[in-house]
Amino acid sequence: MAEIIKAIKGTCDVMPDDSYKWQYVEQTMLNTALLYGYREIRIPVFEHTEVFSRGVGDTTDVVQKEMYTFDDKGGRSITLRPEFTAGVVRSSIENGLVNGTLPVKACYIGGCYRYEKPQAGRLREFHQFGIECIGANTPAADAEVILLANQVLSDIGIKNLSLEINSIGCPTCRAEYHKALKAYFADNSEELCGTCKDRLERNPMRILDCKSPVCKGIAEGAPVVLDFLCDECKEHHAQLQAHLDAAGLKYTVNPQIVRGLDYYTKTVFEFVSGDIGAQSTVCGGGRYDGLIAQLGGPAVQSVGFAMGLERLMMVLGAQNAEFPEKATCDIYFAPMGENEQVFATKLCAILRAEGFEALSDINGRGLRAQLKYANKIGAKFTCVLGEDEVKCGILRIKNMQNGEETEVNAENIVEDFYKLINTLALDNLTESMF
RNA sequence: GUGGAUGUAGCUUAGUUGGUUAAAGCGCCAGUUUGUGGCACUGGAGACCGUGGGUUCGAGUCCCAUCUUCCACCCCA
Repeated sequence: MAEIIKAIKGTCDVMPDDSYKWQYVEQTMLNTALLYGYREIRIPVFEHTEVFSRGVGDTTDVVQKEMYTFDDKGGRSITLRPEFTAGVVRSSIENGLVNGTLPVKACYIGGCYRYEKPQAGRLREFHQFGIECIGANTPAADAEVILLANQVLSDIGIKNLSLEINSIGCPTCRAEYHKALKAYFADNSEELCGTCKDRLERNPMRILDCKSPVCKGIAEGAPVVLDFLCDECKEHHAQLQAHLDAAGLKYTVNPQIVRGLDYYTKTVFEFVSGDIGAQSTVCGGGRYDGLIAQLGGPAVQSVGFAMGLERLMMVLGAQNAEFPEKATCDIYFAPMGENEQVFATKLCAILRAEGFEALSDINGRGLRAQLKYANKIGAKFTCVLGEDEVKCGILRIKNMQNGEETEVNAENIVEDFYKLINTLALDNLTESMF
């Protein structure tokens, strides 16, 4: 296959036969978010590079080695968004939302870009659905956000996820914790694996999560974040759990959850699936109390989450989840000649105005081939148009499921076609009852 | 960025120890007496064998490089 007709590495196409699944998932997400007061925000795909380097954090992998950054023709440093939160916050500050009625509740769907090595559940262009609750600092806000994530996931039909929560504290108590961790691991630093030696300086909490048996063993006796939380963070964490318990949502506290973005504070959480390989986090989020001020806004606190759509589609696929039926052609007109083709165009126009998917031949095929085509695209009804039909205006509409034909006056096509379609709906209904 | 696997029509694959014009099934297109689809039959189109080098009289087959895809590490959604 020629190079030029290959999609860029780490990107993929959603074909017309599959897009209905994406549309269903996305629509469900937006609808569920609305129940919690979240309305869609649409922001640019690219921002000034600084939005991310200051927002997401200079020291993170995402910013250091994964961003698509380039200078535009005006000499500005531009970056394709690697995530949404920083951009949504920027937009909320710029448009004055953070100075208006709080909380700002916004949700989004769109592509994100990270220059990573592709593997199962990881692409260079991937899509996220997420929400931001800006200007609410209570544990109740965290709980509402987590409950919303949970409902979205269950509404789209995902099963068997586990929810894990943790608190990584505020900057003050986290600094204490880092100090204690470094001190602990420094004693064993020689035995740690290569990557963990790196992590010791950059992000010691990551060592807790290492897969190497040696590091795991050492990590077992390491200090735990939760013991280092200040009173306020401790109380926040406890209250969040009280809310989740009250709502009957199951979770486990996993002190090893660490988010790789700098802006997180206090609550962090993940929904994890066991069905899709190594990249198993399907939704990740948490509180980011310092980000708005960090980007030049007022000192308001926020929570949010993001979900990876490709990963969710993988889980749905692995679980053989059901989707609503794909829409197919309502009626296909098979004209036998040029005159009839014009008549078909007219009939199609009339029915399309009523919202029906009405098609006719645009390839100049013979009758037999046309009906084969109608069959292949799953047309519910067909109607052959010859000289007689055009002359007398009496159409014979054929039900493609049972072969029955019904005579319909072209004058009454709209009214009569509604009736025909309804009989089909009734048939399916009675079928599904038995 | 590191490691392992992979690559032959749109899809799934066959292709002997290197040897004529690269094969099949599915799919696609057309037809089986110009008024009826699914089944069947007949015919057709479609492959620079991932790409570039090398070895050889001769490479889809062997060697090297490179790219893609897949999987894992890292990191994250």
